[in-house]
Amino acid sequence: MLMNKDATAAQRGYSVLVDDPGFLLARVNARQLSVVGEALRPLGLRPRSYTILRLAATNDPPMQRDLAHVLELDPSQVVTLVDDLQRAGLVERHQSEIDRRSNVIVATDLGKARLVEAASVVTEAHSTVFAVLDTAEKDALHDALRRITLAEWEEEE
Amino acid sequence: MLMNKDATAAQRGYSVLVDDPGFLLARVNARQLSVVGEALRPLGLRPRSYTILRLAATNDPPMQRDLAHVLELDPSQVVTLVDDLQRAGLVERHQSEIDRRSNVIVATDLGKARLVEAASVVTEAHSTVFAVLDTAEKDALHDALRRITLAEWEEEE
DNA sequence: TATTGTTATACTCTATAACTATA
DNA sequence: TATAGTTATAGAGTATAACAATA
Repeated sequence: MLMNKDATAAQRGYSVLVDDPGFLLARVNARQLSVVGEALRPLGLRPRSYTILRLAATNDPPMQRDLAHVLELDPSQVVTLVDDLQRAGLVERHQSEIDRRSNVIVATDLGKARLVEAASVVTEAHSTVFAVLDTAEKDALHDALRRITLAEWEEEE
Repeated sequence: MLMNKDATAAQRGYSVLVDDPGFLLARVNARQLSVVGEALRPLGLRPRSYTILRLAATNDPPMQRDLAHVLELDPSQVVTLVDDLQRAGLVERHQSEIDRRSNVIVATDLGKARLVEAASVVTEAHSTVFAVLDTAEKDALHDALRRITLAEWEEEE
């Protein structure tokens, strides 16, 4: 059907895009990155530094090599991200005891405190992005994404 | 080579990441972009040019301004994308009859033929990415992403 | 000889401002 | 005055190669 120029995106021919799961995935992810990034900015974090901080605050903190692997980044990019977190006093580089080439990235107390705030605003950002879904649908979406990712990780070996 | 001296990603502390829908969304999208991009490369297309070509092949072909809007790109970026498609003979710029400033982007016959091939390889790429989901789960995922996107589009007005 | 982290560099993508031709 | 398309440019992000220290 032909529409005037004020027709909405959904009403116009853009319906072909809505049939493309790849387009939708890219679109929703862009929105998520934007909303989460905006929420984290006042805390001096970005989506990636937030992820690194989360890992650094666990009982089994990662080495830089691990970060490059899970974030699918080049090791040289991890250097910059860890530099920024370290400069902000949120993480420290500890030389590994078993391999002196390796840095273990551990969160400081300040980093752990910051992480608590960050996790809160990120959760709120997610609920904004997924607001149109009910709880069961949110869980199903989360579960589907998790299984795709886990399957991919298992393939790597 | 990826040896087994370390536990797998899923077995280690990375489980905290798997609880983050934003991380998973970014991860799955990166994988999708990579697989789709690889599949489209032999056809001289990239994910974004493919989207533009799809819209250009509809009965209600878009103006560049529309492309910038749905792809959430700056108009200046659309110029380059349309330039490439036009140079490849897949689309043409037609001056709008109602506003001579505007270009309507329409697919050529070659473009429509290329689109048929492209749609095929993209569909196959998607089934690779979503392989771990059964049909009902794929549909549910697609539906959730569609509703999030449509809701966002409706908010814009 | 291979790997971890690092530096340097080039390339791509994105964001911004200014210009033109139309409206 | 405002808008569609274009151009130019600077910034962020990404990819690649080389290097030192260590294994």
